[in-house]
Amino acid sequence: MKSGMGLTKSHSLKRQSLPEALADSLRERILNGEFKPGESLVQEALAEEYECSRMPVREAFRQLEAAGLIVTKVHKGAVVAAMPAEQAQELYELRVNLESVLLELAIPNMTDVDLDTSEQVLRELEKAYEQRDINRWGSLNWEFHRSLYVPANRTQTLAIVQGVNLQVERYVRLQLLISETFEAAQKEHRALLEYCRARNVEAAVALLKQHIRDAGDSLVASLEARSVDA
Amino acid sequence: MKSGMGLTKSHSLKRQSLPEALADSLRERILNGEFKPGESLVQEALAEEYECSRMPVREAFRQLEAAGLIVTKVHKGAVVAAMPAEQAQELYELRVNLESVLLELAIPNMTDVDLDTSEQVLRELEKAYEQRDINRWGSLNWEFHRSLYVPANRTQTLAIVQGVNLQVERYVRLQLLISETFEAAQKEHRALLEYCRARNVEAAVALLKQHIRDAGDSLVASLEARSVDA
DNA sequence: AATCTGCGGGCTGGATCCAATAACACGGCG
DNA sequence: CGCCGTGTTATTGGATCCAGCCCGCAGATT
Repeated sequence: MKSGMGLTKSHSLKRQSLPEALADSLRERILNGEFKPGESLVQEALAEEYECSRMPVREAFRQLEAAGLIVTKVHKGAVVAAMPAEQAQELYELRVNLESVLLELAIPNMTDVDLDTSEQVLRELEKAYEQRDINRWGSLNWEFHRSLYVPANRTQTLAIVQGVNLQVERYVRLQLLISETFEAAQKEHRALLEYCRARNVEAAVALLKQHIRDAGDSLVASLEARSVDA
Repeated sequence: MKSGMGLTKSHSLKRQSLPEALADSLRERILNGEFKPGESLVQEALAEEYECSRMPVREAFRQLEAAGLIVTKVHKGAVVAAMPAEQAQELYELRVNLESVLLELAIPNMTDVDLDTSEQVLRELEKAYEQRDINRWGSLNWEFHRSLYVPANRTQTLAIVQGVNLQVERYVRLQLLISETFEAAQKEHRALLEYCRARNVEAAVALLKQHIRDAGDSLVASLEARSVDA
């Protein structure tokens, strides 16, 4: 079970280098909660697990560090980054700001194809919701948001927003199970897409802001609660 | 002249790892224009120049790639990233958005010490301006802006803004020599600091927005002109 | 009994070595 | 004369090897 986890060398189109593939896999495992905040990642162990040398692991670490998912100290190795409530708050404010702009710019540019793509993702998202498949829901959630922003044609901004989303996503996943915002968010997604179809920028952006703020508030509350009993 | 460039092993407090130091040095050289867009960076050559093996260079590349300063392709190496005018435009709009928010949050939090620090940097900046020391002016320019945003206590946002600034800075430097916006920007810096001292958020933010927009427009125009005759 | 110290294991950081790939040039062929 | 195929070379990607640093443990000294 442990060897080759998630790398699926079989259908590898070799579209990406090994360090990138490793980074993807490790990122997913961090988001899944398999590696918890504070836990240290040992190069040797991971190298053996993925059946490669330590070098690709090291390069993958650099990537994850740049994304803020791990922190490394010289001669002390890498640990999964923790996220204080304060930081989560800031990241959610960033999301409100940046994603509002993206959506506002995107809506006038949306083609029917774009809308259909979003619809497709939303269907998958609803399916994952019904099946309570948290991990799949988490990644599709971002995929849905992303699909709405792509028509804005703001690749740099989108990349930054993606980074922010990935950074907070693992906490979102942990918290989804016990949160009623989960259900609300699910409904809001559908409404959001409808506003986009209607080209109602005002309503769509307002809903998006509320959507992100609710998620942020809920997450911050959860983080603060956790930090108290810890 | 070429060996050990900028690493200054002498006073090294070893506060940072070798790859980080390399990344810093390479970043500076890219910003200086020593490595031009499209130019390819060869691991072996740099390794020899810095008198180390290729491995630290490789790790430094990962960092620079994450910052968007270079792009790497598998088995094809690293080249300095180009920046189409369109991309510059987007990054400047990002700056306007994010830096406005930062300044607005920062001003109410500024202490006298903060203001003195900014004043100090501004003095250095003015000195660099008089001496027409472009590289120093470039790095101090960001340092000044940064000093104004620090009191906002938004470390994540600040890190992102720093990344954006570094990405556009090398074009700014190239263009400063021939641009009259250079002089205007210099004066605006002083005015900006005075507005901050007066706690005049409205005026400060408005000026900052104009300041960044002017710089952006000027840069975009210059990039478009360049792309035409190329 | 507690703390300081010296030693050893485990891990990271860096160097070197080998394999794989892509650009390039030369030569053969149409 | 031009185009395509092949071989060579330069350069990257990955593996292995070696040195150096943390940290924990044990023993000694106060």
